[in-house]
Amino acid sequence: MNVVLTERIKCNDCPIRHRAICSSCDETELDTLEKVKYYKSFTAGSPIGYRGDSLGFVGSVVKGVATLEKTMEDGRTQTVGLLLPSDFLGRPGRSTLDYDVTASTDVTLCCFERGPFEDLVGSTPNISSRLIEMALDELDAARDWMLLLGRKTAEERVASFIEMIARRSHIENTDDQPIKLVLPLTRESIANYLGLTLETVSRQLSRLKSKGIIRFLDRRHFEVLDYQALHASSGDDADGGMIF
Amino acid sequence: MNVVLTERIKCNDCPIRHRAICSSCDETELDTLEKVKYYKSFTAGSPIGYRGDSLGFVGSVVKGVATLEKTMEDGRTQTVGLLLPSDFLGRPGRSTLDYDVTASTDVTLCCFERGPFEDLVGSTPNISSRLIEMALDELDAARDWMLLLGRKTAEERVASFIEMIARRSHIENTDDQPIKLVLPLTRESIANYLGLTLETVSRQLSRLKSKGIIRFLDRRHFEVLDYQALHASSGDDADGGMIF
DNA sequence: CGGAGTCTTGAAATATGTCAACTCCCGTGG
DNA sequence: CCACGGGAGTTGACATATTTCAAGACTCCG
Repeated sequence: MNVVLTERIKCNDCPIRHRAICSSCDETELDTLEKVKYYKSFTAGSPIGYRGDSLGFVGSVVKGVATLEKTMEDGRTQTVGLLLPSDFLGRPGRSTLDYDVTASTDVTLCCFERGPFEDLVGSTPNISSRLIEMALDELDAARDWMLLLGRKTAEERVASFIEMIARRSHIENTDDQPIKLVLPLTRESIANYLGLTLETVSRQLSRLKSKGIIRFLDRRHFEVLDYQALHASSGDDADGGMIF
Repeated sequence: MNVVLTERIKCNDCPIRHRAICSSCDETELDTLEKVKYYKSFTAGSPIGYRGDSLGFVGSVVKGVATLEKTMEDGRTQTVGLLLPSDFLGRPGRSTLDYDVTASTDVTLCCFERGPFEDLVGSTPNISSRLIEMALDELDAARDWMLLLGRKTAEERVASFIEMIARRSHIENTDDQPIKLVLPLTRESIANYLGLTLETVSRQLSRLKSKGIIRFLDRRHFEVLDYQALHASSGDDADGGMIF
């Protein structure tokens, strides 16, 4: 019931065409992918796979947000990855998951069967090199997150998270109007991502609000009123992660 | 003065031949690598490169231990990676470092010039696939560390660290004798790796000692007396990471 | 309109950090 | 060879950020 097979989009019309695993492919290679790809959709909150499961496919997030999380025996859980549109799910060469994968919002994946995909990686340098690049980018992101988890204060963590959401929302800020942004996770999920409790996340969001840095439209929608102050609160270098 | 060029070892005699980036190479490919490789050595404590530096080479750790660390403006630092023998340093496709790299012990690297190496990656599937595999392994390790940094207690962190050192020391434990192990980092470096202070690390090591789980021979050398209790203290699943 | 999930806010508890004193080593130079 | 000095590590007392526990408010949806 959670999994729905969606109708096809042509690769050339695909919103993630230029950022995903296929971004370096030429027309011929795209045709090959087009023939073997298929879509899967998951409703918000439903599991995509559990730790230890063998996942028969790999694929790209086309729409929505999924989390990768590790849970300890006593229930403590840590989110170890956030998959946003264009991010890749699955590890060539190993089919068993090392973490739980959950759809945080409604999610659509563009999937490939594992076997054929691994063959393609072997025979298509434009795919294998993009795969290396994406894996190394994820590694960089994971390392930035290690700094956050190991050394940042609660306020810095929450500010960093908001800043990342704003950055990855890929919005043109042509005029000076603040833009309506979406928080794709519950407070609890944010807490699991930031290594905090949900109460602390809530308090720090209130703090950013009372400082006039962000404004909430409702619980899931907000605007950034002061990007500079937000960045200053994140603990990152003065210039390091500027968005505009 | 810190950098020393060492005499050559033949690839077939190389201690990391079967675990490093070259592990899937055949004899012909190895010959190619043999021709372009060269060694660099660094003395304990010396920098291999700083964040923002452009590193002209990539390479494997042959001997010793190096750390990758990120430092914030106010001095808080987090170690985001530990390079042990066979681990790979450098990212094809980008030459600037995103973290400081430091030799924790005396280190010997087996290096390749960046340009030629990138060509090799493009033309040698046995290297590019091994590179993908190693990048994904590192990503897995980084994600395990995220769980540690985000959710584990000080005791669990220190126990996990000791367990990792024991596991990666690659020692055959044929009889039941405890084995002499080396702590390749100072208390401060361990603290930076674990997201703790050096005082907390010291206290937790004393705690493991007083529980009879480990025993110190001197400050840098120790034995694990009770692997099961060590694992139980690490917070990982009952079976998850057993060593023997 | 009710109920359940989600979120906010407050008060108290606690794990870890901070500050400080002291010890232990190890290498150096007299 | 010994004394010295300094870095590294240990341990204690106190401070504090974040968690834990608890109560209540908001919102969406039946």
